Amino acid sequence: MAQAPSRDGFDLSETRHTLPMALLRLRELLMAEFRPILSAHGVTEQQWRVLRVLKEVDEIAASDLADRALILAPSLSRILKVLDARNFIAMDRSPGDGRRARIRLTDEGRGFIRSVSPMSAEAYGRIEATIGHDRFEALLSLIDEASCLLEESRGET
Amino acid sequence: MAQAPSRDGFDLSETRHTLPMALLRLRELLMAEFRPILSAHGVTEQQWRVLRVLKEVDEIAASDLADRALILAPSLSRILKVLDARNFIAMDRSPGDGRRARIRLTDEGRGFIRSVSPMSAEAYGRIEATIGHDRFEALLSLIDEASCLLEESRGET
DNA sequence: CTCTATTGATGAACGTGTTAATTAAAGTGT
DNA sequence: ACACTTTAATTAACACGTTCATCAATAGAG
Repeated sequence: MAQAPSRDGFDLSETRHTLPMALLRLRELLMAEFRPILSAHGVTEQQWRVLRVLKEVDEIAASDLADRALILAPSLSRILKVLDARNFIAMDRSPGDGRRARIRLTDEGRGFIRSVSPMSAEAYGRIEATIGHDRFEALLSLIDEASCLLEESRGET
Repeated sequence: MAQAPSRDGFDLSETRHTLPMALLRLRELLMAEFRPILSAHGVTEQQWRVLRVLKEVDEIAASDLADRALILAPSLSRILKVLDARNFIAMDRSPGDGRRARIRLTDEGRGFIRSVSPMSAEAYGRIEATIGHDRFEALLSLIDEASCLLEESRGET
C-alpha cells in the first residue's frame, strides 16, 4: 500500500513525504502571513531580513551580513543598492581592509523597522499560537539540531 | 544578556531564532547535498520536483501539478516548456475541458528519472543518517502537523 | 442564446537564487 | 619590488518566485 500508480519501483519516497518538500510547504504557509505586511510597506522578504540583521549589529561587513541573513553575495549586492537608494542604510569601505564593505542602518532605516515591527511581531505571535507553544518550541529545537548536525558533517568531508 | 548592540527594544526576536530563518537554513543545508547531483544531470531543483510528481501520477492537469510540486503556475509554465523541449514530458489539452493542460511523462523522461534516482536516494539516506532516524521522523511529523494547523487556520478567516 | 463572471493557463515585469566570471585589494614567496 | 595566489565584492546570465495582466474556454444568469 501507499505507492502511487506508476510502479517502476525506483527507490524514491513519495514527494509529499520528503523533508525538503515538507520544509518548503511550511515555509510557504509562514510567508503567506508575513508577505502582505511587508509588501504593504514596500519591502520584500529578503530586504526585510537584511534590515533585521542590521538592527542587531550596528555595523557589519557585507559577507557577514550575507551569512546571517542567509542571502548569497550577489543577491545581497542588489538588495543593498535598493536599501541604499531608499536611505535605509549607509555604506562605505572598511578602514582596515579596503575590500570589505561596511554597512550600517541609518536613522531613517531604524524608523522604518520600528514602523513595521508591531505588525510583524503580531503575525509571529499568531503563528506561534496556531501551531501551539510547545510544538513550536520543539520544532525550532529539532530544526536547529538537524541543521547543526548537517553542518558538522559537511566539515568532515 | 543576548540582546545585540542596538537596543531600541522593538519587540522582534533575534533573527537567528525565528522559525522562517530556521526553516530556510535547514533547507539550504539539505539542498547543498542534492544540488550537485541534479546539476550534474542538467536539471534544476524545481524541474526535478516536477518530474518526481509526474512519476507518481501518470497524468495530471497543470494546476494540480503546480499544487503538488509547490510551484506557482507562471513558474510551472516556464518549466514545462523546458521539460517538453527535452522530450521528458508530453503535453496536450484535456478532452473534457479545453482550458486544462494535460501533462504526462514520456518514456525518455521516465528513463531520465531512473538514471538520477539512485544518487538522489543515496543522498537522502545519508542525510537521514546524519540527522538520526528518530529525530528525522520526529521532525517530519512536527513539520507536517504545523503545516496542517496553519492551513486550517487560513480557511477559517 | 447571449452576456457576464469565473477558471486554467500563459505572458510581462521585477526581484531573488545560483553559478561563473570579473575587478580590486590583501596576503605570500622569492 | 615583483609576480602569484587568495579574498571581498560586484557583474553577468539564466532560472525561478511573485504579482498583475491577458486570453481562451467554461459555467451561470437572464
